[in-house]
Amino acid sequence: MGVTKSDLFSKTQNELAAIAKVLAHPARVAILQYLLKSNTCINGHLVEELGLAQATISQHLKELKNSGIIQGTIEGVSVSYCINPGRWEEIKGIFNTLFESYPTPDPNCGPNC
Amino acid sequence: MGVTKSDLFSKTQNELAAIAKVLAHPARVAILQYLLKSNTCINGHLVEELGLAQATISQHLKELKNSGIIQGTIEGVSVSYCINPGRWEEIKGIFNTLFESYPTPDPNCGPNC
DNA sequence: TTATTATATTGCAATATTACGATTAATCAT
DNA sequence: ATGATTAATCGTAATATTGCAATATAATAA
Repeated sequence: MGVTKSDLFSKTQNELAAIAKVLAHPARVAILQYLLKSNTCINGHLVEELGLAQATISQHLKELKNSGIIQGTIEGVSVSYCINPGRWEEIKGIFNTLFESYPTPDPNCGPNC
Repeated sequence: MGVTKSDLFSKTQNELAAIAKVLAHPARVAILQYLLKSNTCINGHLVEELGLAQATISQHLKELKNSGIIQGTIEGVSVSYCINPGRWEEIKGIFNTLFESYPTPDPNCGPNC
């Protein structure tokens, strides 16, 4: 079918999957990494930087914005995007919760550990 | 088009996006959470637990296995799946690297911080 | 061997995603 | 107002994903 049966899953599971989906495209990862380095960016810079069409970048920015990871403010004729610190921490926490719920293997531990 | 231009992006970016894509479905998140709780599971249990068809669960397990996050061993007539500890740490590290590269806001800091 | 049980694979329909050209909207400079 | 610049939206084509019934495969039991 191509439609996810989200009613079968918990809110947390759907939320985590939704955030992961936003990160599930290299262009959006690239945009975030660019933002992490440069603090801000505008659509036009990303078009040059990434080599995708203007409309495509705009679409990816929209998805990042919808998820709350980034925010944009009108800066004259262009729009300046930056990371949303609060949401960033939130998402970091969501992933941490998942990854921390599995015990890190202790290399000093014997076979009975 | 519907095809991702992966040649435009770095190996790291494509890798992170690929892992995120595996986590980008609530059924796969649910399977991982089930494994985190129970240590092992078999297809049949998940079919009951999640309410998806056997073929569908099998497909999700295949994707998780392909990404290396889980591994399956034949246990008589069924297959016992568990988390791959090494790969888990690896993936945890990849996400941590991303999330740690943005400074956590310090609440003790004034407006000029 | 023949059932039985459990999982994987195949084939297909429905839906989602990706990418981009064309158009629209909004701001600024003249 | 007019033109230039930038970004968002629309429409569309190509491809990917999701879900399941049906079938195939593999291991064990009788």
